[in-house]
Amino acid sequence: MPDSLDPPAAARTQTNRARRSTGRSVLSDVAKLAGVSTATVSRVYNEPDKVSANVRERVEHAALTLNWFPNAAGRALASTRSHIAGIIIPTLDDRVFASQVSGMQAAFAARGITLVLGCSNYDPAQALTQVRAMLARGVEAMAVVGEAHPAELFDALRLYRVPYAVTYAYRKDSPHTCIGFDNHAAYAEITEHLIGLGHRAFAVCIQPTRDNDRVQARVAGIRATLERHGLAVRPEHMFEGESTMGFGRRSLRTIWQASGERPTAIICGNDHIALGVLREAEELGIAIPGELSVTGFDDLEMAQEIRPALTTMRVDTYEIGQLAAQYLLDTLDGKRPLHGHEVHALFQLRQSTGPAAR
Amino acid sequence: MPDSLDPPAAARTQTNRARRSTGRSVLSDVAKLAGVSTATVSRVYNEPDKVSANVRERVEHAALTLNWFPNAAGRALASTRSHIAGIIIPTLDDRVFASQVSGMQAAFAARGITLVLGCSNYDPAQALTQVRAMLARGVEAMAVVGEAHPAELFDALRLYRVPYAVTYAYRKDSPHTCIGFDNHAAYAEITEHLIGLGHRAFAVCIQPTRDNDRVQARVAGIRATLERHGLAVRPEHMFEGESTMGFGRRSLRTIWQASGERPTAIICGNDHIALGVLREAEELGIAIPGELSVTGFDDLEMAQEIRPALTTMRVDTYEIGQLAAQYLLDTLDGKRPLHGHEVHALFQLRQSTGPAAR
DNA sequence: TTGTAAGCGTTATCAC
DNA sequence: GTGATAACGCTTACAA
Repeated sequence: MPDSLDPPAAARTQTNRARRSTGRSVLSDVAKLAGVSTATVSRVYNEPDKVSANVRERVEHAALTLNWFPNAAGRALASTRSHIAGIIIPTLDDRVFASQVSGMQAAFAARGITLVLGCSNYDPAQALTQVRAMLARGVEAMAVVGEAHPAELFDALRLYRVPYAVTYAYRKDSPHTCIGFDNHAAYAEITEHLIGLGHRAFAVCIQPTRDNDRVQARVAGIRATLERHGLAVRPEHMFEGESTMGFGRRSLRTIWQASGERPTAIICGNDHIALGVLREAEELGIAIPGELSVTGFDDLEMAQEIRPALTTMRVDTYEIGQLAAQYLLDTLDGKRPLHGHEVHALFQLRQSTGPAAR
Repeated sequence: MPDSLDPPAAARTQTNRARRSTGRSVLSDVAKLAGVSTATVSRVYNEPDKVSANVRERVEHAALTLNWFPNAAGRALASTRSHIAGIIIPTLDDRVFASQVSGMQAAFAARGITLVLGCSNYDPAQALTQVRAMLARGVEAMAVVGEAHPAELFDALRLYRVPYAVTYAYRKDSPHTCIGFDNHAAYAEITEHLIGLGHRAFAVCIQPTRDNDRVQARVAGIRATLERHGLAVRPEHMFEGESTMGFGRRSLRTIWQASGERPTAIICGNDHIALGVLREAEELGIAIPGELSVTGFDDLEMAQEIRPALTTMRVDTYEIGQLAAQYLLDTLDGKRPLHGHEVHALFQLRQSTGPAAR
């Protein structure tokens, strides 16, 4: 008779136990085995010093015996803390982003936070989708590379009160917290260097500017600097393409085959492209830096090994990742950290740049 | 009086609402606004065709209005499905692993599964820690690079009935499902190639073998092949070091400075190292391949651009990632997919290898 | 096709 | 210091 009220519940419990066919145990199993309440078990893991040593020991032993550890979903639901953070990068194919992820992951892991990675493939729509998915996962903080994203992306982050940082790029008057370097200034520095060497005719081989504020800033940095000296890049010397040696090689060939005045310096969007230019120059018998100066960006190991060694700039992207994580952790801790953090790109003067040819 | 029973509950609800200070709405809010039950809202997102078009529309509209989307933790808890998969790689610094992650992520994302990444930094203990963390997160499937991991790692995976695959390495008689290529065979092929060219004295410059079954297999492949021809690498011609050009350069210098017979071929653990050897050879005035043959692995873009172009092998690691994801998805779907999948490393014959010098 | 209500595995409030 | 027990946001039998 007493049963008659229970059957459904009993059956259900049965079902659940059955569904979890494995030996997977739950917190209450541990509590039972240790002879304490569930609250106590929870305390052992969340506020250990509020539990007597004796009890703590029993619980830990029971947990070990049952091979139990807390279920993250249950935890997240009850505590309204997911212990998840997210990062959106364009692609893992570029090591500057990969190392940023490493840096963030290391810093977050040290605080028990899992980093979830999303790649946008340079597509704003994908970035938005990824952010939404992360919001659904209850990310507590987010980092996104660059600020060329749909307004909805940042709106969603604000609406859900998720602290975030824009990384890789730094702009003083950005509405976002930025942790990175000033792309505009970096390319201005490169350009000044070349102008200082007497160059007046420039070519630029750079990654696609579309949907990419970092690259846009670089181009703007070049343009503004040249303009200040009454100079400009001729449209036919402006090349946009993938980040490969192949693109660099093709661009230089095109430039050299064209009639008209040749540039005496080529500013490249990164080392891959610059390495391609250097390679093609060798093929075409162009003297570097005698006849042509070339600059890169990123400072790959090959940049200092190739002959002539490549003049380029170096940025510590692993550090950017760590700083971003630190900023976000501080924010979560309720500290009011500085608004953003500028990292500096360091100029590496090598042999691929020299005085302009006559 | 009636109140006297309720206050706690009422206060609690109050507290909870307060805690969620933002406009963050929950499923029941949507249900209320749409004038349906919570079950129906759930169905709209999980079994859409079991809901009439009219109702579905109302719910979707309500969700949009309230800016609601399902909370993953609640979902995971109720459905006992986390929609999370994990991958453990040694490091993101190596693009072969980074692209594997990309491939997996793309394949999983297409099925609504979030990929969580863990880096072991080539440390078995860290790999184990990461796997445990992922288990706590309720990963539904896992991929781990290589099989040189603590037994507890695979035990835990089995205990929790989480389907997994070992990636990057493939070994026919492995106890695990492998998706990758045969490192032993690949290096046997390289070695055969050189032997076929008449080489009899070899040097090897390779990554650390410790805790790394892939590298161990490569060395074993070289050794077994040489042995079959009655040959062996002299201990003083066996170098282990980081995966950099610098290591390649230093190794060659050491070899060339030593007294005693010089090798006529150097087998490198990857292209970075080989590129360093090539660079140092240039510096030392060693003719490649006249005086010395050099091989790499991975086929970086630079391998075909450098002069002489580097003989190496190419593996599609993005594909490995995709295949691994597919295998895991099939397993989750209850299909019984083939046991593992072998991908092939493709030999790229270029100019850095040639007939052995007299 | 839709609603009711129990339960997923934790944490957190309150009382003891 | 410890225990009861109600949430947390969702899914899913089962009933209607």
